[in-house]
Amino acid sequence: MSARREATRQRLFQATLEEVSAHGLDGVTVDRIAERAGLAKGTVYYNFGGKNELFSAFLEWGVDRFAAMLREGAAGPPREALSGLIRAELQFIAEYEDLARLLLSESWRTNQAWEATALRIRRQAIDVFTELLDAVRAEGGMRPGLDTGVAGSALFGMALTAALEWRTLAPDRPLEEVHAVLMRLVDDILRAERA
Amino acid sequence: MSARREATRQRLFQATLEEVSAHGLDGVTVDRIAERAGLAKGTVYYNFGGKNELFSAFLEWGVDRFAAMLREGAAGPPREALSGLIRAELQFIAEYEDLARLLLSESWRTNQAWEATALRIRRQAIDVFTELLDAVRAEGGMRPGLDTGVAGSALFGMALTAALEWRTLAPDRPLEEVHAVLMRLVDDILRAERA
Amino acid sequence: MSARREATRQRLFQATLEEVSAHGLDGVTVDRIAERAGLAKGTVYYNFGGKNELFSAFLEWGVDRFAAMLREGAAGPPREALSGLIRAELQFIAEYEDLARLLLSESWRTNQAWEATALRIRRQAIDVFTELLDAVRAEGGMRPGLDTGVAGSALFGMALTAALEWRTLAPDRPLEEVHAVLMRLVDDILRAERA
Amino acid sequence: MSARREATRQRLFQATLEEVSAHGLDGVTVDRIAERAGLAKGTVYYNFGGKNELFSAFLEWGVDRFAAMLREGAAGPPREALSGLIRAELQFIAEYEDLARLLLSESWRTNQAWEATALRIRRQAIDVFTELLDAVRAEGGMRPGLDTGVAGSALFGMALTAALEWRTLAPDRPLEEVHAVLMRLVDDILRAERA
DNA sequence: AATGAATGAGGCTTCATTCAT
DNA sequence: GATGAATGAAGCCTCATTCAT
Repeated sequence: MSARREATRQRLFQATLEEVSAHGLDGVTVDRIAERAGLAKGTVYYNFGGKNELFSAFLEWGVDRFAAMLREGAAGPPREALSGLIRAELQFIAEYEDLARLLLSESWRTNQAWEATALRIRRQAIDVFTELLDAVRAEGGMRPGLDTGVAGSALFGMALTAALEWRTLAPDRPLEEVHAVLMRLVDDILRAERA
Repeated sequence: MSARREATRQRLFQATLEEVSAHGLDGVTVDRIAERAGLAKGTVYYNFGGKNELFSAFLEWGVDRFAAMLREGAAGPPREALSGLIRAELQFIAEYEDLARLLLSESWRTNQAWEATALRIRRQAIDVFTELLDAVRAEGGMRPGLDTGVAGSALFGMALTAALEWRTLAPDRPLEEVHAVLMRLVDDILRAERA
Repeated sequence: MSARREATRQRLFQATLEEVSAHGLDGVTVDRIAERAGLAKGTVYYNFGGKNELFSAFLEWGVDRFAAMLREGAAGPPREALSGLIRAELQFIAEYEDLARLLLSESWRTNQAWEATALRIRRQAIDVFTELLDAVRAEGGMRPGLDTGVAGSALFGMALTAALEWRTLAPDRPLEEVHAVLMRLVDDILRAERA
Repeated sequence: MSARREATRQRLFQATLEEVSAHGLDGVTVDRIAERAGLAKGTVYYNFGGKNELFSAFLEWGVDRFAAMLREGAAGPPREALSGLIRAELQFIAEYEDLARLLLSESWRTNQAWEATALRIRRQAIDVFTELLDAVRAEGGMRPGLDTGVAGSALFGMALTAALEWRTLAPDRPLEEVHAVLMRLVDDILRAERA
């Protein structure tokens, strides 16, 4: 992969992101992406082979950003890590709202073309929650028998849905307020489990 | 509205559901819907005026099914109502998986055309959770200061995400197992709040 | 099939013929055909489903013209029928030179898409020769052992190749002169076989 | 012309032949030819200047093979030469069926681009027949007045069409059987002319 | 109330060609 | 001599919509 080619791919990813944000998923056309990237339409086909392949690669690119942000947030001992993780999830959704909506919307659709990518989105995100819950259990802070797989997806979805509601209904509200509500619920759970 | 016309509309809704399930959202064309319904394409336009209008009406039709199922499940005193509500959410997703994916996927997209419907989906579902939490608070089972709006969407998303993961990764697992995990978390919260 | 639809198909066939004649096979585009027919591009797709299907149907339409002309010419007792048949072949090639070149060129290409049609072209034409040779044999005018299948295709190809050379190199030469040369060869064969 | 360059050209001819055989004329793209030849696409342009030029040179290359095979077969006194010539024609078509179909199909199309080449194909082949018929006449074995130009193209087309039918319908049949049928017709003509 | 033939804007894709390296 | 990334004109095809019947 030549450096020139790699630069071209990055420009196309960025242009795709901007198009999705500006015109929504339905407004994404190869024509517009190429134009925004300042490239010829054929270049998309030369580099990715087709619209689906471009989109699939773009989603992976987006997932990697998402996953990197989550991993960065989830540092420290379990309880702090959970707090940081949820804050990172809220931050990502606030900063990259369009990308987030796209990733999450696609991750639940039934779509053969991007199935692998969709699965990857969920795994990247949910597994971090599950692993933290396992760490809590390993520390002895949890009654036996909890299915941390289900609980991990539950906590992920909890923050996700609250975040999207926040962006839709009260985007001016400070992130920390939403974070506080979610952490109160999480702390409730941790406390009850420890008891 | 004549009975004949109403019957035609029902056939189109059913055909739309089947098309969405069979070919995904991208595979939904007026042609295919009409063919599956055994009607001419013009009939769709005669009855709905356009594809967006058909789709919007169809989504409402789906939301009403969803909302009816949730309301039916959320009966009894708050804790039992929460349990029933979550079970109903799991049941709906299990029984009408394709419709559920569609509703939820659309409800988070940014799409001018069906915005009102999307909002309605969330309100129908999330408000039931919020109202139940308010009822718990009114009974004195909750420490002060919880934003039940955020918490309601959190609980809704918790069950939702766990349900979709369940259908995707382990569809043969009994519903009650997933329900038990979720209720353990909910009970943890209720207990910690009461304490 | 409504009368309107049938009329549309005829217009498209005629336009295709004119396009092939005017711009060659490579100049045939759906756009141009539709424009020449005075129809919208989509109409081609509504009526035929695609370019290949249109072309395949068009070739059949052309073959039917060719076959009708050959059958009409091949009347009377065997020797006169052979003469009439060869004259008809020359006439068709002279009158519909572009269509003839197309039919014959395509009939020998290896092309999956129109294979059935290509076979049909050859059968329609060659079988008439073979049947006439069989009739000669039945009349006792032939020594035993001739494979009339091979001989039929040989006579067909004899007239065909001579005709195309005629059109290419000496289009002003009267048809009857070419016909006379070919009939001299055919008569040579018939005489030698009778002897 | 350096040896390296000549080797490159040969590889491109061979790759073109393989592509035509494998994917048909419509499947021939510069991309695929270059890939099959193990060369970069730009190399085609460096060596030939364009696709048409490559193709034209390729056809000449093919014609030369065809002509060499025919000339080699047409040896000896006229009647034996005719027999050898027809056998050589059958052999070429049997051995290089795809190339033969391509050459013949193209030779009858109306195509400005390769017109010179197409003409050359026919001349190379048909003239050998015409010259042999002239030789027969010179030996006194022919009644006066036969147009050996038309008759030559007739004999060429006779063998050609029979050969392609043979390859299509009964490829397992021995070449000599087809050759025998054709020679019976040719001998019929020679005998009748001598008589 | 329903039909279905026709439409045409809009999208995706192919591929011969160019050119800087 | 050869390369391969980039180009963009040109084609094919889809599909929501219209309208005469």
